[in-house]
Amino acid sequence: LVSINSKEIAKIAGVSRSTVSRVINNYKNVPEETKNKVLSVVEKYNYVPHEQARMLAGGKNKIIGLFMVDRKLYTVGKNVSMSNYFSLFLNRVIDEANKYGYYVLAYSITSPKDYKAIKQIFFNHTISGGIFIGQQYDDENLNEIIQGGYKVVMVDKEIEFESELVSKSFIINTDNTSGAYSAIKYLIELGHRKIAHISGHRNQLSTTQRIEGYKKALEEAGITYNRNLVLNGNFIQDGGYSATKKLLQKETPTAIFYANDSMAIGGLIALKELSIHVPQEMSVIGFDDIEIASYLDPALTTVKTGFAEMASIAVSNLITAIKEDSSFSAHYIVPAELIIRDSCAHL
Amino acid sequence: LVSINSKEIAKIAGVSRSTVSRVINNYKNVPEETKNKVLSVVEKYNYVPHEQARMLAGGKNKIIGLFMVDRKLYTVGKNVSMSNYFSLFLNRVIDEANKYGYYVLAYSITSPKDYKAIKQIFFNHTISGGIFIGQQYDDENLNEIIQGGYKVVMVDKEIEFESELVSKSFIINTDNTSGAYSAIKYLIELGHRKIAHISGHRNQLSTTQRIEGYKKALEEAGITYNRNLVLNGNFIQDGGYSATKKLLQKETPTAIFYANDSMAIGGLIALKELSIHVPQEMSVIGFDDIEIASYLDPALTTVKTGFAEMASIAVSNLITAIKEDSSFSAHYIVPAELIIRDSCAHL
DNA sequence: CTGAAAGCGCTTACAG
DNA sequence: CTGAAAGCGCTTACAG
Repeated sequence: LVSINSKEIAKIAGVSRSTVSRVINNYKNVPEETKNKVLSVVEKYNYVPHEQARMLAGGKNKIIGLFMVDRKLYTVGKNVSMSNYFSLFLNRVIDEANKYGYYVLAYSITSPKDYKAIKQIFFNHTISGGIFIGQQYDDENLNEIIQGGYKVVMVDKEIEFESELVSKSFIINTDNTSGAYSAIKYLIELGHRKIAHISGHRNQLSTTQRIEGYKKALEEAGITYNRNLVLNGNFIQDGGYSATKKLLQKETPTAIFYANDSMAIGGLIALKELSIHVPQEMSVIGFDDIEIASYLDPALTTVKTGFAEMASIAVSNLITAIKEDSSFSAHYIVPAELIIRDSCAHL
Repeated sequence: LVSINSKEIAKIAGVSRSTVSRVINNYKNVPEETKNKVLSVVEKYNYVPHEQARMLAGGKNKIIGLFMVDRKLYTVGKNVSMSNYFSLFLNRVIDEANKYGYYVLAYSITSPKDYKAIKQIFFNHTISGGIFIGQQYDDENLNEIIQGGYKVVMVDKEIEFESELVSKSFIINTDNTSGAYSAIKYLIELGHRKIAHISGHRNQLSTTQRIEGYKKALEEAGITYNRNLVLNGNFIQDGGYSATKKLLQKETPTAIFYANDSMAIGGLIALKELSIHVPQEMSVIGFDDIEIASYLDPALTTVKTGFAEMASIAVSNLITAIKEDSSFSAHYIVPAELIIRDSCAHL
C-alpha cells in the first residue's frame, strides 16, 4: 500500500517537485513539452497526489457532511424498520455534490450526543461544510460550528431574525403553510367542514407552520377552529395510529389531515381496525409524498415537499460558499404541491 | 476560520508540542499533573487536532466509502423516482461504522465512468476502504483498487475461486439459492405446478442463483423445467410490468416468482390491468422484502434478504482489516427468509 | 519558465 | 518523563 510520491515522479521525469506540482495543478506557464514529459511519468506510475498533503499545503477539503436526524418508522405491530425518509434527499445531495467534484459524508443523528462528534469533524477539517435536516431543537455544538465560521445549511429550521446564528447560516424550508392550506382548502371544496389534524413534533418548524395553514384555510371558509380536533403527533407511524384512535373516541370528523405520510399510514391502519372506510366514510390527507404513498390502498392524497429541489439548492449554495469562502446567509422557501390520489371523497 | 494549533497550545501550557501530542494521544508515561495542565488549555481554547496533519504524520484515515449502484425505480406511467433500495443498508453501515469511530462517504454509482473517480479517492487517501453493492460486472478500476492492496468488501458478487482478486477481497452474499428454493417450495405446497419466473439482470450473481433455486425446487417436486415460463427482467418496476404482460400473452401460469420486489410491484400493476386477481387467480412472490412490500394490496409475500446483517458484517470486518492492516479474504453467506403475507393462495 | 526552500500541523523515534 | 528535530507529501511565494 505504498504509493509513489511527487519526489519520485520528479526524479524520473527529470524535473523538480515544483514542476510536477504545477503540471498536476494545471498552471498556465508550463510549456507543452515539460507538461507531456511529466504527464507520461504520472500516467506510467499511476501517480495520484496525496489528498491530505495537498490540504495541509493549502488546498480545499472536498467533502461535505449530510446530517440526517434519524426518524424511525415504527411499523405498528410488526417489525421496527429504519426510516428511508431522507433517501431521496440523500441521493440528490450526492448527485449534486459529485457534479462539483465534492463528496458526501453521510451521518445519521440518533442522539443529542452525536452533535459533539459532528463538531469534531468540522473543527478537525474532515469536512468543509454541512447540511442538517430534521433538526428538532437548537444544539449548542451546532451553534459553535456556525459561530466558528463553518458553512452550514439547515433544512426545516425556524428563522429567528433577531438571532445572530441565522445571519450566518443558510436556511431552506418547504412552504409548509401554503401546502397545508391547499390540502385543507381541497377538503373544504369537497364539502368537509369537520376536519381534524394530527400534528408533528411540537418543537419543529414544519409542525407549527402546517397548523398555521390548517387554521388559515378554515378561517377563510368561515369554519370555527375547534381545538379538540387537533391532536399532537410525532411524525412516526405509531403516533398517527394512536392519535387517530384517541381522536375518534370523542370526535366525529369527516376528514383527517396528518402532518406527514408516516402518520397517515398509521391512521389508515387504525381506521381499518375501526371498520371506517377510506375515503367513503373518512377522507385522509398526508404530507411529504414519500414513495410508499402511491402504493397504499387507497393511494394517499398528500402534499409533496420539494425535497429534490431543496437538496440541489442546499448543495450548490453550500459548495459555492465554501469555494469562494463567501459569507453565507440566505433563506429559501420551496413550494409544496398537493398531489390528489384516492384517499379523499366528496362528503 | 483560523483555529489554534498545537504549537500555541504548547506555548500556553508551557510544554513542548511533543507533550501536547502525547496528551492528546493518551500516551501512558505522562504524569497526571502535566496531563491536566495541557488538557485544561486544550479545553479552554477548544483545540481540535488537524486531522489531515495527523494522517500525514502517520495516522489512519477514518473514512470508509459506500458505493451503491443506483437502481432507478421507474414507476410505471408515473414519475420517475430514485431508488431507496439501499437505504436500510446505508443506515446500518453508518451506525456500525460510527461505533468504531469511523465515518461513511456515500457514493451513488450512476455510470461506469464513476469507477475512475472512485479509484482516485482510494489512491489519494480520502478513504481507507470501501463497500460495493449492486455491481453488475467487473470493472478494471475496481480491480486496480483491490490489486493496490486497498480493502474492499463486495456484496452480491460471484466467487470465482481461480481469480486472484477474490483472494484479496471480502465477499458477502445473500443465500439467493435457498431463498428462491423456499419460495418455490412454498408455492408447490400450495398446489401450484405451473410457476413462472421473471429474472433479474443477466450478469448479476443474484439472478443466476435465484434461477438455480427455482429450478432445484421444481426438480425436487418432479416438475419439468419449462424454459418458456422464465423471462428476463432487470430488477426495476418497468421490467416486471412488461415481462408480465409478455409472459401472459403466451403462457398460463398460476403463480409468478419475481426476482425482486420492485418487479413484483410492476407485475401487480400489469395483473390489475389484465383483471387477473391476486391471489385468487394468480399467486405472486417477490424477493428482498423492501419496505413497501408490506403496504401493497395484497401485502406481498417475499423473501427477505439479510441486508442489515450483511451491512454489519461488511463494516466490522472492513474496519478490523483496516486497523490491523491484515490480509483480507473471506466469503460470507447470509440466510434469506420467506416472509408469508397475502399474495399467494391455494390453487 | 523552473528550482530550492519554507511551510502546512501534526507524530514519533532519538537523546537525555 | 520531556524536548529538539526530522519527516509525512504536498504547494507556493521567491529568486533567478
